[in-house]
Amino acid sequence: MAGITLQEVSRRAGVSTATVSRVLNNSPLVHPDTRRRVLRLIKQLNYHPSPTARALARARTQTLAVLFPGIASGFYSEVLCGMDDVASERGYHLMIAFSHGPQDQEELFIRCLRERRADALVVLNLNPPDALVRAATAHETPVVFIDRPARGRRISCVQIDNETGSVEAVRHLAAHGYRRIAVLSGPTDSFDAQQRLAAYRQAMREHGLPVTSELVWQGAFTEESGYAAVQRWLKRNRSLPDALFACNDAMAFGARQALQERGLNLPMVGFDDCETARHLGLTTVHVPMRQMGRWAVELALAWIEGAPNEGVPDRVVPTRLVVRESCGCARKGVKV
Amino acid sequence: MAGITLQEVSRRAGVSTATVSRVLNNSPLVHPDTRRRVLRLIKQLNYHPSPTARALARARTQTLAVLFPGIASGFYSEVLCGMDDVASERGYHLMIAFSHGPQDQEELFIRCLRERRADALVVLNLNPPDALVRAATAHETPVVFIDRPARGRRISCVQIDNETGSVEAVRHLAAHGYRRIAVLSGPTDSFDAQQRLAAYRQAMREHGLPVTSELVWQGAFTEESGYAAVQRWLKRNRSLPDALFACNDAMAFGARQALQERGLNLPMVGFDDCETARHLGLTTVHVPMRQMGRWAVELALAWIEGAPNEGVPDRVVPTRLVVRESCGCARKGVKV
DNA sequence: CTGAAAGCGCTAACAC
DNA sequence: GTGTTAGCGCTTTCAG
Repeated sequence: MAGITLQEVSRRAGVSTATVSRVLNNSPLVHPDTRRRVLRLIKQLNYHPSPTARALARARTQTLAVLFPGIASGFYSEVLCGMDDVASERGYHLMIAFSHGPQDQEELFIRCLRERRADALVVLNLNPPDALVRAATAHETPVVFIDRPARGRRISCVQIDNETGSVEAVRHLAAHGYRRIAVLSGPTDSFDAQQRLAAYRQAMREHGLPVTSELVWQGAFTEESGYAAVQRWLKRNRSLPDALFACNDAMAFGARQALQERGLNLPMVGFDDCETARHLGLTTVHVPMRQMGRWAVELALAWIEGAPNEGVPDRVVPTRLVVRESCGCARKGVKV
Repeated sequence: MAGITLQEVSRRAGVSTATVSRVLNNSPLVHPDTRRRVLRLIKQLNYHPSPTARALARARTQTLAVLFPGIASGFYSEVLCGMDDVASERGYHLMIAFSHGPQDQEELFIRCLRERRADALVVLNLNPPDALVRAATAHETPVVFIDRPARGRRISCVQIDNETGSVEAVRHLAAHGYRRIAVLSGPTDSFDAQQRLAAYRQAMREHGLPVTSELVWQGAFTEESGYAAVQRWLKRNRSLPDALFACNDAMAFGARQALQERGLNLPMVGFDDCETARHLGLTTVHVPMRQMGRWAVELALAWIEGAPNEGVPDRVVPTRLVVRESCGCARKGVKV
């Protein structure tokens, strides 16, 4: 079972290695009879070309590298599944790497580009400084960013339609008659967080609702930060706002927990629609994560296989509100 | 920035490629002065060896392949993180593949073994027929199974201590005074499911509690199956059992949902301790998933780098009960 | 300690 | 259509 090679096949078939290679690569420059003969032998010997040798000879690994922030989350596994959907279908393999801390992230990024172990790089939710993004342009390897705008030679991105989702969320709460709608925002260096906050502001304005600074709670996309934000508020104010728009589900869970511990309740809507959201009945903005993964890989492949100078357009995945109980609706599925 | 090679370095350094290679590989057979000179040049030229070329020459890819069932789940991302912990530390890369359907799984498995794209294979939660496992032995590539017993030449596994966790779960419920404790079992072809069920039976016996056949509900480790099991029961019986041991969290969620929809409630404990369990306050058996990932990779590396004929012992990750509200305890954290 | 040379297994000009 | 011949970039005997 150990290592039958192309050369071996060619010898036994009485043809040159070039011919076998041609057969392998479906070159039209092979006589049907020859092809048949070679193919038979290949099957008979159970020969399979060595990916490693191919990679060296073709300077193509048929591999995509995916960079993750170092945290486990169901979110990422969804995205990953989406990536695999199209990668496997197109004959590509997925290599993954987690960044261990923010400085490691930079090194990892550079290393992936230089090693050429992968034909393209998909960067998820990391936020490399702009300088780094520019540095990428110097390399051959195309890069696709998820959750971060970026554009350039061999660079594109897939982003979330943060605006539509946020606007829908606020509209929904407003339709309930809530007027003092607080927002639990994300870290200021996150593009998603920025966009969601901006959309919240605009939506509030459009509904003629006031946005005082005390209604804007700073969070960090973590459960703890949501918990802490509510605690801070409760320490300073007696009355809760009418409702809460949490810029992601994790923070909504934290906020919910903090409220619950004091027997309080607050209509709220989240963002992401992670698995737990469904279980907890959290009304939230659905983000099609699988789709993000799929598109990211499609963009990457477009760069790899596309005509050298053809640009690859960015993509924006749609969002939509999923109404559950947490927003003050009486029952699951009630649409306002 | 494009492609400076070892040869280039050797030319500029005025030494042979062999010497540069020796320096790269920390061979002691290099004169300190030579080494210094070469190293300086390497740094200066920003040279980095090509992993692809190395792989071909050394017949080692420094890559581990991980096979997943085709479903996204927070569970897997935890395991993956654990794998990455040790893989990255030891200079290995992770390549992942999802099986799309059970037949694809077999093909994928074989392909991974034959392609030698990875130095070892970690198989998670798939259940390849025994014949396939034996087939693996024919290949050079070591295989580590997670959640499935297996042993042989270049084969080992990491499993869950299903017994301890299950016994603790039942004991806990029994300590509450519950006597009719039902079990929501997993699919019969799952080793974990078998062991958890067996442990339940034994624990019940030891507590002098009856296990009538009606107390054993068949499930499939899915939320839906948990939901369905409760529905079946409610259709046939008027009174609920005293408590429920669900052989995994997902089924517990399904069961909970079905009960909740009729305004019912049932003390229950699950198994896995997934993220949602914490949010829902589900008492459950904790499985250290990250640890499983770490150990799996350690075993794989042991096979790869270990002495050729040294066996690699299997591993069993410990489990422990995490008490939350769902088991009828008054408050979070109350230990019985 | 160092170098020459033969691969690793496949691809791709280039000639016939 | 097919074979010849260089590589791809690195490792590794084998001499010296």
